Amino acid sequence: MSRAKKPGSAPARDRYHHGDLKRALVQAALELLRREGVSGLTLRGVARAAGVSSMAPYHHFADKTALVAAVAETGFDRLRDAMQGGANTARSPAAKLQQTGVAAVVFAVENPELYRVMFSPDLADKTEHPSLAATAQAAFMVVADAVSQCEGRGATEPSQTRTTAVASWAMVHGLATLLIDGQLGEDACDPRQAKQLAVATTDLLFEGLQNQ
Amino acid sequence: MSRAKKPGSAPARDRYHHGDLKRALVQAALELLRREGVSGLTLRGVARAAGVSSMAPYHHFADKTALVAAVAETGFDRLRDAMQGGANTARSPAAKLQQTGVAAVVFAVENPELYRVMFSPDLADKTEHPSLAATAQAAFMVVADAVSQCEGRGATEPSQTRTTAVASWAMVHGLATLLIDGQLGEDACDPRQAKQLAVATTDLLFEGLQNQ
DNA sequence: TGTACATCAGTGAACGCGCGTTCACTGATGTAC
DNA sequence: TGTACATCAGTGAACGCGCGTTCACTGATGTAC
Repeated sequence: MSRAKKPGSAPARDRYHHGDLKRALVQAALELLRREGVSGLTLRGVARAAGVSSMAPYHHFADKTALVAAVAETGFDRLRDAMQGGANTARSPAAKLQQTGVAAVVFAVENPELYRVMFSPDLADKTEHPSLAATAQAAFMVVADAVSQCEGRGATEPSQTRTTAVASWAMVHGLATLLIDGQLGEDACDPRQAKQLAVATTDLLFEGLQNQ
Repeated sequence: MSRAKKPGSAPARDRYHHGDLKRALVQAALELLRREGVSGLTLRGVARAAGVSSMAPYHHFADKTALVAAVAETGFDRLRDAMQGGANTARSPAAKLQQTGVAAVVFAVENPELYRVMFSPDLADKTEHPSLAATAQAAFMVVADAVSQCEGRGATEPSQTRTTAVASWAMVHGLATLLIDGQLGEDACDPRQAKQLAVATTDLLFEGLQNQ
């Protein structure tokens, strides 16, 4: 890169060489996605939104799917941050686990279109997108870590920890997708209500875990 | 209708008037969906598969979304049957609830594309498709009924029952979508493995409920 | 039983659209000498 | 410091595709008389 020789040089957008088009494209895609939804997320649309020709993205992404994968990866980064942030507000291990899940649900209802892209079947084959797979795994690990802290000093088997993590993740992800797909009514998508529902439902699982 | 005057008359497909094209279109759509996936489910493709002109479906469905909604509705019908079938294999109320959930997960991994259409965001606005909404609700009620049988004679509040039903449904739906979207690895989609995983994860929730 | 006619359920050509992608190109940049 | 040149990062026109949908139509069917 090393594009700008002087710190005060003209903004990149005025130049023929953009300087950081790859990042700019992902940003434009995120905004477009929020505004137009998944079906509006097209290569041409993203290029248009970034103020660049339809062909410019091909210098940074092999094809449309590669761009979408980059968008999804940003989403998993943000989800991990959100969950980590949720975990940090809690004291006890059990509360940490619950707050991790609640944060994920809130993230989903606040970014429904992004959340859908993150779990899009088009990206299901993770061997095609190793970087995306790693980032998604890192997000899941926030849950897994919270679970293992809960099970703490008890000499539980590793496979049991994994199952508990999957169960926790499944409930949270299931609630998130039911909410954003309108299966629990339109009102439920309000972040406040969604949060309450997330607390109520995860209580059943997480208190159950404590009593185990 | 009353198409065939004689029981032994020629098959409908040879006639100008099909006789039962609406049903035939939904069947063709289900097969096409299974074969080509969600992106292959097009109006023209369905008409082609049913051996009829592109315009014929418009005599039975207002537009493409209406046909997709009919497909989704069939899916919810089958899901309800599958869950009911699962419930019937069990004796205790708790086992009934668990088997209901396990059956849903198995249904999803066996019909991933259909499952995706059923929960497609394009159909999220349920006020547009009241019949679909009712059928989806009927499927959910299998879970809700199983939950209320579990809570049985205990004088639990109705709102608690609703929360438990949502939590159960969320975990099962979450596990199903994680599986079919490849978030738990490709192998996990094998029905046998998926079933085991469904049993293991729901154990955590449903045993928790019993001990409540 | 025949017949006129309204209605139903199909056809087939065509339209406009936006898509992902190809192709050949050109302007800008960095570097070796 | 200048300059030649390879390379990088953009342009813009065009292609072919399949889509959902419109339009005007026609064949088949059911019914009233």
